[in-house]
Amino acid sequence: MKEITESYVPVVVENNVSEYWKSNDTYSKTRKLHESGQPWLFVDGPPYTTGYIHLGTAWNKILKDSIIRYHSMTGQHIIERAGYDMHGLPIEVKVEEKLGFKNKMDIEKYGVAKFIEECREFALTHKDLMSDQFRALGTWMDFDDPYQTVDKGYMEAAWYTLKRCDEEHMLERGSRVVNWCPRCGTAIADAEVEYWDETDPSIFVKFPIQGTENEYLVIWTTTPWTLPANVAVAVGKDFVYAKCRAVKNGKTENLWIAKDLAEQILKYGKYQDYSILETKTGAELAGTKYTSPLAAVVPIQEKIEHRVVIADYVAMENTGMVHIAPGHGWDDYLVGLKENLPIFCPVDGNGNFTEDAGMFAGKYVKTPETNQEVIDVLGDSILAVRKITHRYGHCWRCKTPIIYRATSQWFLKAKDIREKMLKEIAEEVTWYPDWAGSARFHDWIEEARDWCISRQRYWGIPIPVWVCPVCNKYKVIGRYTELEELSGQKMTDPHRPYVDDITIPCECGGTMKRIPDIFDVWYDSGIASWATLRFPEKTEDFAKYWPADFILEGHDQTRGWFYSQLALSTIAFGKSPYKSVLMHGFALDSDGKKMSKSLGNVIAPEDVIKQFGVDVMRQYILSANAPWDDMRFSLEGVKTTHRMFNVLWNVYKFPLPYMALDGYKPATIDGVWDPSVVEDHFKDYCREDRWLISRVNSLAADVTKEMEVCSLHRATRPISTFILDELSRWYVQLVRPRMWLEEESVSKMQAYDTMYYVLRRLITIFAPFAPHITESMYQNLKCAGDPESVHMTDWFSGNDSLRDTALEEEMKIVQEFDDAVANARQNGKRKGRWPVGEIIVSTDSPAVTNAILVMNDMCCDRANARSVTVVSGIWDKVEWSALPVMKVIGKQFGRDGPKVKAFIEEANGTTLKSAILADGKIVMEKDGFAAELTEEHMTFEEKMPENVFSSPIENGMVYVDVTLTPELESEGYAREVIRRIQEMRKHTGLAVDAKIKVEVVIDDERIQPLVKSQQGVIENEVRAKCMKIRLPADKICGCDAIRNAILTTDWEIDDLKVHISIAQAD
RNA sequence: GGGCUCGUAGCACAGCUAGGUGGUGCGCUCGGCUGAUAACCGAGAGGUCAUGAGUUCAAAUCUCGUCGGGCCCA
Repeated sequence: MKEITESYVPVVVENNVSEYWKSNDTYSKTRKLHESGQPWLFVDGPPYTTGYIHLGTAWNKILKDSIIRYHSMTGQHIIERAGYDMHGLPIEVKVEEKLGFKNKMDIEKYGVAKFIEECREFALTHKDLMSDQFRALGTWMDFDDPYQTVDKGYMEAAWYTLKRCDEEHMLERGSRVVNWCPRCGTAIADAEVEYWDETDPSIFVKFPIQGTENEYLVIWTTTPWTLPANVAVAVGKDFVYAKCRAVKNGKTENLWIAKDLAEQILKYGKYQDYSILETKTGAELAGTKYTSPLAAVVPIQEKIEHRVVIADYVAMENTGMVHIAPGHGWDDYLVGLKENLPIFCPVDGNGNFTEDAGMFAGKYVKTPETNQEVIDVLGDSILAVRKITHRYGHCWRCKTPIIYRATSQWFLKAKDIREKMLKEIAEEVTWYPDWAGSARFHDWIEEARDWCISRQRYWGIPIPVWVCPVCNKYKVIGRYTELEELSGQKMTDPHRPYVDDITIPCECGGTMKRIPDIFDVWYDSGIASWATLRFPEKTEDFAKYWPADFILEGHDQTRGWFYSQLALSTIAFGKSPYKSVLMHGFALDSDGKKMSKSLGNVIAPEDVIKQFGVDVMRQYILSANAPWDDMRFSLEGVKTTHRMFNVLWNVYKFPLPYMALDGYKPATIDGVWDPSVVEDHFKDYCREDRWLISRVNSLAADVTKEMEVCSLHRATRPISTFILDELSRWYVQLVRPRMWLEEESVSKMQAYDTMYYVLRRLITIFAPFAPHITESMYQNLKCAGDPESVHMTDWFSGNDSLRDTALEEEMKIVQEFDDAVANARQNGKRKGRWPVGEIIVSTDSPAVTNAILVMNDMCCDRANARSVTVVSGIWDKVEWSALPVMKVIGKQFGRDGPKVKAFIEEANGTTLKSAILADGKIVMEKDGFAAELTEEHMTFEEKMPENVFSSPIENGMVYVDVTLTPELESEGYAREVIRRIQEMRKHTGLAVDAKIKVEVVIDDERIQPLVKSQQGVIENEVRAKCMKIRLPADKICGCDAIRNAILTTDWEIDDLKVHISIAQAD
């Protein structure tokens, strides 16, 4: 152990520690250390390789790292790898931007192979950037060999899994309406749709009813461009519709509109008058045939038999009649299936109308112009055109408004396994917090739809399905070797376009080609729990370790990774891939708003680290709130945490010079620290030592308990409290005089042993959260044979035999007493430096009495009092007033409670108190109500005599008599002088043990002799070889303190002028 | 619009399961301490417990509604 002179500079401490870890390969050694332990598989939720981490990502990794470090220290064999999600549209979009591409045609022209290589390059370099940032957080995960979704082996796991899905008959090819991004030219998942407000036309259109003159159904839509695909109109079965005879500019029309909505709609249409001719329910209206007003310009519309159908989702709003285009909406599609309507979608993958759309062919659908053109063509068929602002979906990567298209896609039949998934998460998975699983995830799964896993893009895992164009048979390939055998071709890279060239001969004589689709990226990460174990390439680890013991992600992953993993695992392996899940919140700014670049409220983790260090940020983030609540990040909070670290550093620094001076060595066996010496002699230690040892053992037990339930906030907060309140503010203050003892003493050695023991225990339980500062302290404190890193030491969960709860209670009382004295002194304007004569503690509590008595010396010391005395019951110098205890009164007297309350408040407190003390009760009577009251019905507050100041403790009252006597006064002044001389010593930079000469000139004839009477005490305290305390008129000192003064200062102690000179003694 | 969740002092959080005079830390103001010292400690001020209703003698706490934030869904 060596003395530490530097103050706490996080960057320096942390750089040294990471250098140490790096050069000693500490991370790998730590993992190896527990290889024979209980296996504990952790799967890292792979961040997407954007290249930059934000506060939320940092929080995520910090939680993971702390939990992993904890489990490692408890001796478990940690199996983990960092992971990265590296395929998908976001990267494609970035590369497209870089290359200036507008759509898929540009990619095809550029060459898919070249494009893929650009994507790969982007993913790999950004992955490395992120690994550096994660390492800077102190994260210990395998960043040298992370699992990567672009790896050949990883991709094979995706293939294998799909084959398993197919074997379970859960893979389906089908036509569905999907979210479609017309710019990216691909289906996108529900999860990839981002909603925000857009203004669209809101139009009301008249559809002529067949076989009538001048009679129309009035429908409403916000997407005029879907009208060329209209095939039906849906109505509510029980809604009442009215045939309105409406008049506008002398012309009349018969319009069908939901009865209750008609008036409003006709107002929109600027009709001057209307009357209702007849009404029909939706059920009666069903089957009505009509024609499309676009039939003339969209020829195919002529052939469609349009009719009214019933749908239960129709709402009583707008016209109560809904335009149905099964090719352009999920609900429409379902109605279409049910009613056997044609599924008609005249829009291609790039969002342009096809030839089927007649005069609109070739136009891009999602523009205001196209909408307007449809409206123009509709002409007189338009009843009204309005505007609406509503939430509209967009591609979350390129921000293009999405459209809905009926297309042929590949699906996993997730709906069919809902029950199984619900059972798994309820019975096989532990959730932190519980509602993450039982409520939130449960509700999501209950509504699970079939999962569309195909995407019409390039940078992703190619779907391993080969289809024969002749007989339409398909084959799912699970392994690369299988493909090579069946095709007779060598596969180099499983990515597009390389794999697309490989063909398989079909039984029918045709040639099977791979479908051009790739996987949804959610599928990529969904297989992480076995792909990270290199399954199926290697099977051993999978058999041994899977399913994962623990995963942890943000609450947005309910629909994301928690789900994609569960769905794939349930299909492929029939069970949940994880056994416990911690769901964490989002990092918000201090106003509770989402951090976003556009709001300019983003706090970058690296800025916080630069200023305060990563340990401080970790501890702040972990203790700020429960992991599962959203976090409002506050720099003030970080600063406060930084102060705590500074205090810890100071506490650690404090005993080292003394220990070094005395050559203190903790007890060891074979060079390994041996705490049993402390444990065995525990009973001989003095009270404060035993107390601190007990407290750190209690703390360890508490931290352990909270870690077991992932309550990291409840684990980290008590550590801060311990360091600040118990170790620094209490123990160090108490023990300081013992450390200063110059001679050999048992008491001093016990103080060293206690301090050493407590610091060792403390850094062990603090190590998972603040890995650097604890390592730095450990490196200095450890004994020769100890493990080479604090992270390789065993977790400490507290030793019950060292916990003395009675003593902890006693000390709590003394601390309370201490606070109360400080409070009372302040009320009495008597500074702590000035001794007081008498302190009285009045109490009925045997615990308080006992504590003050057994620790009377400590109480006197702390209070700077001549004596501290306990009186039982009330102190006779005090008067009282009574306060009602409503908790008891309410329960007992119910409605009469207020009368009892009033009686007590109005009575004379001192009379009440003595009556109760004498008889144990008092009988009250008020407003004709009588009752017997005892001490449980009231509490008492006191009124003070002269010169006495009081402050309450939990079970009593502390009275401080601040009356001065000449003796007390002289001691007070002496201490004032001592402290000023000490400050001068320090100011001049004198060595701690240097001798000095002093002259003190006191400009008060009454006080000068008071101080002089303490000359010996002062000389001793300030290490003065020679000292003169004089009045201004007296002769100056003969020892030259003035002429050779190194410092002379004029002080004012309250109103007293004091002139002090010091000189160095030879 | 629906599910889950959060709303307590200027700021960040406890308290809510089991109803009985609203707590802690930071900040602010005032004071103290002084060989841990570019630190540290104490006190004071500061709150219609988001809001409205209900249950109850009594609600921050239980129930229902409303408003606002977050995530997810439609």
